[in-house]
Amino acid sequence: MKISDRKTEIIAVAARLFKEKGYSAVTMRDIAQAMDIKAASLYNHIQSKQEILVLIIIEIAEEFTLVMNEIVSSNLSTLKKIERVIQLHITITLRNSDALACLNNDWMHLTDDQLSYFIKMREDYEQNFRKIIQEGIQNGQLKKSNQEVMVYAILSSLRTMYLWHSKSKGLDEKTLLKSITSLYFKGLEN
Amino acid sequence: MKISDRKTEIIAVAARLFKEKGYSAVTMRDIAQAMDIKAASLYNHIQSKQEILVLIIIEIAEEFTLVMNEIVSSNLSTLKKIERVIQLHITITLRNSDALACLNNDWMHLTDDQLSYFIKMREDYEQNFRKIIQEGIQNGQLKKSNQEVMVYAILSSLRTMYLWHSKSKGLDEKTLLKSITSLYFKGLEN
DNA sequence: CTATTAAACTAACAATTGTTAGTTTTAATT
DNA sequence: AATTAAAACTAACAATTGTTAGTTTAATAG
Repeated sequence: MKISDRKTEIIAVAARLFKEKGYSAVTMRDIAQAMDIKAASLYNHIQSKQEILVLIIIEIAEEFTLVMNEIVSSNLSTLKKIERVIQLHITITLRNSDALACLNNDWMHLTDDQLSYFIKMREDYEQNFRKIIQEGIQNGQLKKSNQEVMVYAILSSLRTMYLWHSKSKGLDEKTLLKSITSLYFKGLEN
Repeated sequence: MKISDRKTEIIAVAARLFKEKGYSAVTMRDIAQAMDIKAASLYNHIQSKQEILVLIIIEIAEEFTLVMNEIVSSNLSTLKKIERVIQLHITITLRNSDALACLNNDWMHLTDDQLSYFIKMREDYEQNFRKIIQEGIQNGQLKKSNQEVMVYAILSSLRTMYLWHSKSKGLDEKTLLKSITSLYFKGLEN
């Protein structure tokens, strides 16, 4: 079932507004005004405010899940796997930072099935990343430092890239990947 | 002017709720219920919902500003300065993670003077951290990698520590500091 | 005991919320 | 030109929002 152009437009506009003020602070009238129509007209295209949130978040969450599964079950080296995870975050951040911001800040406003579905995906994602780090420590490719700190310090940094990637100019996809991998792998110190 | 115990309590309860659902999604009735009183009773202690937000955010923002200024104008080595910044984030995260979450997610719901005051502090804070990194690159203590990536990758990771520090057990203040500094300074790679 | 103050209460307000019903306009197809 | 379908509109709804006014209870001080 193809999603109509107008619906896609609504989702994009909503994501942008949600990024700025958060899901709860954005009203249907806000979204409508940003599209130069009345709030009631939105309901010709979408079922509810909730549906917009779901469509924004779940699609991206599923993409993360899919690619992460591929990376984990590949036979790349640990460092290459981590580089692929970084690449994944960069790609999605550059393509759809609004939706990513929404996923990060508003996932708790999902309800029922969708909420537990999302939480499950997020837990699996973290568990997969933990597995990569763990393997790396065991096979000697990574330092024997605190595993959880490695996992979360890096993940939280990747997850909030949407907050700053556009602030510094001249940061194309390749430069970003090189700089970040260098930082995580070799650190700041000279 | 001393803040009454009851007012402090309201602020603490509100911060916890704001952390869970965000400022906009939490109602005065939610806060009241969490304190086993009625919403109207809150107004014996606070002036408005906005005031609660301001009190939560500004105090912490000022503390960050204050300590960061001390660090920048000290004559410590670059690495020691960075370690102090990490220490600062750890201290505040452990002491008041609710307020920190609120600062991170709900600062945009500040208004007028307070909003610009906050933004100014945040910009100064980033500029100060940037200065530390810059110095370090110039005096050879840090690698000559992309400065902005260093600044924001580390800052964003420190800022979201409240999301995970409690998840992994046995992470006391000292272990946390050692693990994080090791990760940022020397990286993952063995 | 009395007076005073702090802090709770009930009841209600005006504004805003997501959403629906019914209608008109616009665009596309026959 | 007539018909149909898509997408906008107006008007309104019930619920919820932050907040106020006025009142009662609980605690404290003289």
